[in-house]
Amino acid sequence: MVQYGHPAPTHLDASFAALSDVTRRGVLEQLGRADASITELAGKFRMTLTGMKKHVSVLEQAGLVTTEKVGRVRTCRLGARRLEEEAAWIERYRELWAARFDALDVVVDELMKEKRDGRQKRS
Amino acid sequence: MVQYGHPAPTHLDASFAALSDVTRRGVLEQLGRADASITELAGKFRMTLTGMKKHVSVLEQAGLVTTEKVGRVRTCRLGARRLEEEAAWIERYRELWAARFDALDVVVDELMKEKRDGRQKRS
DNA sequence: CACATACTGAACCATATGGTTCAGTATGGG
DNA sequence: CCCATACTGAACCATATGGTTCAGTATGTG
Repeated sequence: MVQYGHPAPTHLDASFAALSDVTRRGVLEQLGRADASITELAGKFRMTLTGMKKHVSVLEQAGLVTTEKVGRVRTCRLGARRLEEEAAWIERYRELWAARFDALDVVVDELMKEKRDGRQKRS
Repeated sequence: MVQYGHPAPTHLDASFAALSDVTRRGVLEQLGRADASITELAGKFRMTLTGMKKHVSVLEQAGLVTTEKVGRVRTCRLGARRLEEEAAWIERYRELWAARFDALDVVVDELMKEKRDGRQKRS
């Protein structure tokens, strides 16, 4: 049986995991509007500083957010990653999906044609 | 401070989580080429039937795969969800991201203009 | 019937996740 | 100096994840 070897290293695991939490998606949207401190984000999403710090760390690890500490305040802003790989993966999948169902359509067409032509198995 | 209420219910959590595993992404790509049984998938990704069954269940929960058991064999195929919501979320984010950095460009332009015009604060 | 195949479910395991509290440290303001 | 603010890190907790083994059940096949 055909088996797969090691897949190429990618950021997809980390970024999709980062995106799988509604709070973190919210943080990204928020930072898309304005930079924010940990305190501000924690306030908006009703959680402790420590909790928010963890979310920000996850986003930072995934390259989606960068932070900079000036004085007491750590300012968070959108990071360098633009979800290009992620968008590309999803787009490729959507094409696969469409192709797969187009193939099904072909099968259906074949069946319809057979029916119309009156062809049948065994007499 | 402005706080957020309950976010609208969405499939994003489940589907992004499903996509965050390299094996599950592989399964989706595989099913894009041909339907497959649990045994076939387990063989290709070098894991136990039980392990693969769990992955397939996760994908099924997320609506990305549907399965049908005929006789002993459970056949897996791509599900109804085409990652439309997911693609849309990412696309919206990418626009936010671009807008955010365009805004930064404007700031930079302003600074450049001030410098060129010789304008300075205080004297 | 006997046996192999294909899956299923329970139990287990190590680690990760999403949150908290509590006890710091560092910084800014009066 | 004193106090409030802003963050940080460790510890803890419940639950989820990604895998396994083992013991079934159900289904094909000779």
